[in-house]
Amino acid sequence: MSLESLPTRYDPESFESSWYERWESSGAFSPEVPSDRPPFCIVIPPPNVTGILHIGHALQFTLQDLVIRWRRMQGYNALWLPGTDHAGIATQVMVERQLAKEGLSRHELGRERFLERMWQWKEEHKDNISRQAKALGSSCDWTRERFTLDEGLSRAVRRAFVTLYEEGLIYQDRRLINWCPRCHTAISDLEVVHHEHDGAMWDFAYPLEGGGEIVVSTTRPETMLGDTAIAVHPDDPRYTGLVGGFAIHPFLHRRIPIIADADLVDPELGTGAVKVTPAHDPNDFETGRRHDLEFINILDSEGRINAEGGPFEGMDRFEARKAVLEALAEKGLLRGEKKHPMSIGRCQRCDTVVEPWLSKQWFVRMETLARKALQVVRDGEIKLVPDFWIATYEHWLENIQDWCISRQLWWGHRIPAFFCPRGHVAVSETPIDTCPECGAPVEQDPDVLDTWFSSGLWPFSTLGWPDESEDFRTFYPTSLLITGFDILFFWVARMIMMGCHLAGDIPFRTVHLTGLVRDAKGDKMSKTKGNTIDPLEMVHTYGADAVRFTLAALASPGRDLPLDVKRMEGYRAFATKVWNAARFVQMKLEGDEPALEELDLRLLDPAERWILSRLSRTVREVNRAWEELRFDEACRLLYHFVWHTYCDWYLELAKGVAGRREVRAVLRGVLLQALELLHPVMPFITEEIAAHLGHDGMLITSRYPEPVEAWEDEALEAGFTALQELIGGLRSYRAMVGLAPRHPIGITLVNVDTDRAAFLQAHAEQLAQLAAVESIGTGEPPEHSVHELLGGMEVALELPAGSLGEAQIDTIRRQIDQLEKARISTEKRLANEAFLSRAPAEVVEGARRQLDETITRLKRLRATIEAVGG
RNA sequence: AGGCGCGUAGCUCAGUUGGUUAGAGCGCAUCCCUCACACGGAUGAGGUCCGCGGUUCGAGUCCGCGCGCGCCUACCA
Repeated sequence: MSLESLPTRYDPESFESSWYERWESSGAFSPEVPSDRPPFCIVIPPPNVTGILHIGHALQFTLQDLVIRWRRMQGYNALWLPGTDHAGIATQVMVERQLAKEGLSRHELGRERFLERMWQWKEEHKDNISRQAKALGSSCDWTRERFTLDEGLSRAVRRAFVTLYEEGLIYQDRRLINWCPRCHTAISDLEVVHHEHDGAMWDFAYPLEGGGEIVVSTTRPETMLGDTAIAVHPDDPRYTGLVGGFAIHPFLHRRIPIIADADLVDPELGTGAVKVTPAHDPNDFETGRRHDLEFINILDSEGRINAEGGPFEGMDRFEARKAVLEALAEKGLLRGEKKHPMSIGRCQRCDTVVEPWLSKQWFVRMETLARKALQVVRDGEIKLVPDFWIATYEHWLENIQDWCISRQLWWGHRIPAFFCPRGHVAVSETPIDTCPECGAPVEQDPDVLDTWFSSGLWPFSTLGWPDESEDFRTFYPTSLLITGFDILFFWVARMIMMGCHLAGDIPFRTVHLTGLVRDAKGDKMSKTKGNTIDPLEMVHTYGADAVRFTLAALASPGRDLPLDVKRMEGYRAFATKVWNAARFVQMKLEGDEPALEELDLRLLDPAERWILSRLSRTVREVNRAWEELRFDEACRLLYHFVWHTYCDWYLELAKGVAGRREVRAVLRGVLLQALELLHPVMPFITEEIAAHLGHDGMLITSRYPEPVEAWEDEALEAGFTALQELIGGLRSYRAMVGLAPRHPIGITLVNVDTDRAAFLQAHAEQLAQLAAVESIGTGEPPEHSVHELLGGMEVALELPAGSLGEAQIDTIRRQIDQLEKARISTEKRLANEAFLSRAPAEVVEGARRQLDETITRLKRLRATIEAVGG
């Protein structure tokens, strides 16, 4: 067997894309349907179809790919289903901006032509995301790629809407909604972002009909144009005579009733009298309903004062605020102004201040949906990871409001509701022309649905629902969802509600909520701050494997990820390390190495059996870590095994004996398993190396390693730990006394357990190689030797006399101080009657042993100073 | 205002059911270009585990209070 040798330099760009093509064209990304193998399915959180990949996506893609590759290698019938979202407002805003540059508005263009532009834009950008996903190595099944506006998914949306409508869970109502005057659409409560803001509160007086005045406070003076009542507390003695009377509007001259309302008014606050604007404030809206007040809408869709505002008509709402205050002052009605910190709601998409606005919209009734969604999480049917999110999830669902789902946009799923001139409403999955009730011609509702409505169906609509498709039967409920905690309500909760209600089962069994990727200083990344990190640039500079490993290693549960490119450099160094180790192994191979399973353990030397034992334990722990979604831990384990166990120790131990066939087989076999273990995180480099080592088939379809109990040998590992500690101790000792690393030294093991001593003596060659030990004896130590406790063993070292300088003696003295402290604390513990009687026997025994060791060690250190010091 | 999370080495973070001399990576210092690797090797320095109190033979770990930071939810005119 002659294999092409690995290039000297690790150059990820030279092989990454070709591996991706090989995987994809081999069909490895597609599951078998039907299949006898257990299913494992992840649906991707669909990115904006015209968006570009940011580092947060890179994190989620990495973790999803990692789990999918691992499960696929474990033999699951794995499907990672990719796709994109039409992202209603966000995308429409982009195209509208583009139009604005041409001096056009969507209204000038008309709905049909505007939508053509939208689709054109979508076509131009739709490959961005998939291209970037591929660069990261994402093993999605592209043959199943979906887009929320595809025919199939649109059908699912219509079915969902009609079903919910027929069940009375979707209804139309005229009420206060959040209106964005810039986007010209209603938005849901979740799409309003609240920020603290230095506002002000003004007091002004309403003249009373029979003379006198009543003073009210407000943070929004312009809304007084829509006031239709003044409310006081029924028990407030200051106002008892006034209830039932009227005030006169100073600008509009209408009579305003004074009412008593215990729910709205807190007599302790301000003057205890409140202006009521039912059409522009949620609390006042409720009050208006309770008291059957007039609802006067004073704003148009642009946020300007309409004809109801009399002299203020045509003014923008903020202009009107100033003008109203000035006019009040002019009339001598303004009574005061004070600072008032308040939170103000803005549109998530465009940052415009949102207006509570009266309009007719479609809503989803949340009560029953939420109850079920709560239950499946409480019962553990759906697991949230980390589980502290359960409390947040519950709190939100318990206080949930009905969801406004209609949007006055064009880019999206048109609401399948039809109106006839007589006021009948018909809802239908297929287009209709005439009213089913009266036969009159109908018009379809011009509005579209909230994007999250279709996203809420994603886990089943992508699998073919409402059809009982093979994919749906095979993969629903899906296995795992990995997404950011920031869309727990927007998306996760809604999928759970919709899935349970419409698809007949939970949408996924486990939800892993990732943290936010931040910059090296822990600041949030943002384009305006200019601290964003472009994942593709990272892939280009460090290689996709290093990027993936970094993100996975940083992904501690429930924490944000402070991303420092230093970290990425470190993991590229790790990739280079793997590469170089492989080059070394490859150089030693002769082509006749049997697989690990074919080796007779009894014919192997301890070093080989040791690395196999370490490997098996690592395999066990890595599998457990993946199982628990502890990506950080798995990465740590892999890093440590490959670098600090395999490279630092095993390769060094094997160097002298690598000519032997068994040793070569172990060198190769362990490396191959390490590559398999690493493959889910570092798919490219592992494939490249494995191919050069003559691995049979691609890693992507190989079997993921499983622990081999027969390889595990605790006693042997203890022996190696002793050997390592002896070598480390000797090196450390040399450094301390200033003895050159290669200066030969003789050692004698004093009072060391016979088996252990024999084991160490059997490794004389390795001791010579790694610690320049020229002789290793047992029994009586030679005269003038220095005694040390290395690896828990008493070792006599033959050192040149007088080799300790002041600095070295200082070091020893510091160690003595430290040990003295330990000795005193242990003695104290052992003198404590309560400790002896209550602590478990093995703990007490451990303390005794420790004390003995400490005392011996102290003795040796002092002897050392005597023997070789000064 | 309520809820949640965090506070461990210079930096970023681990730390399993409480077990006693608290770990990793990076950074730093000293030495070494030893025939896989200087994106490397060897060795080392560095911590009152935010503070106070409690439970316990024993607390980074459990409980209470406080301080600081972050996030989420909320219609305080």
